[in-house]
Amino acid sequence: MKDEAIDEQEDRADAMFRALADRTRRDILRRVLTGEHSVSALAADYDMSFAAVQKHVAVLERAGLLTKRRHGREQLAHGEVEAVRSVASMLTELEGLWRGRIARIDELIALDPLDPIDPTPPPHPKEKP
Amino acid sequence: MKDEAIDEQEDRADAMFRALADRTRRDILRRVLTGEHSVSALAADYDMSFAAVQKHVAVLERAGLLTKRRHGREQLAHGEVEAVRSVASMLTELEGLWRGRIARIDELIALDPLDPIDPTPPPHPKEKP
DNA sequence: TTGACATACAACCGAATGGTTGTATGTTGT
DNA sequence: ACAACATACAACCATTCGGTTGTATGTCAA
Repeated sequence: MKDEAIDEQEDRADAMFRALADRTRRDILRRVLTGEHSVSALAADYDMSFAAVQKHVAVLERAGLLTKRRHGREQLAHGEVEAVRSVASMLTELEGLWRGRIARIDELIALDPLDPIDPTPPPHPKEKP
Repeated sequence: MKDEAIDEQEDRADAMFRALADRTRRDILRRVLTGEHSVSALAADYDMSFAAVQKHVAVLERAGLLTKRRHGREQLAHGEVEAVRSVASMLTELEGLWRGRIARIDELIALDPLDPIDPTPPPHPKEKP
């Protein structure tokens, strides 16, 4: 994979995690995942200005977690479940790395059955006291 | 559940998502999930000061995504896979809301069989191979 | 056409973030 | 005891963030 593509992927990840790192936005996302809501319908339930909520919606939209559809003078927002899944899969990947650590330890033990100690992988030189 | 408990939960979610919303921290988390690393070992691989990396590690630690263990003069950091899983489960919950939306639409149709619409696809016909 | 509504966006402000350098404290090896 | 190392933390700075108010544009209804 090309480096710029990796950067893009990381940019997307930044945007999505950042968008999720605010409870108002998580709440909005919950609501638009259960069904379409206009921006003002969403804004009605929060103790802040319409503009503030509109900006939150824009953040979610830029992160790809939500899209909008025009309906008359309203913009109906709905959650993008595929984007949510893609975030979830990043975390699954992290879990996979952890699982791989176990496998690596097993491998080490298998390769050198004489060494009975130290589950720590060897980035650091180990001293024998 | 008590309101303060909900707030605490949301505070934790804020901290975890925010901690994940930085590519350097995600990279550090990947590394400490595959095995223990001292803070300076981690810092060696990034083009920023040691103090900056140390702060990133502190952010991950405050979010509960990483814990440290003293070993001599070093602090060995390792990833907390349970915390990663808890974030993943929040996203799974969001997905569940979306799935519930379909059920709700079905229910409406059942109540009013005259309504001919619903372009919404069923849960997901095809998964990536 | 006009007025009310829905949305978008700019300008501004205080607080938080991500980086820097510098300093303090504990640990180790000689 | 001491020099070098590993870590922590404070102070500072530029930028971003989350909120505000105000203004502009588009759409509907009468």
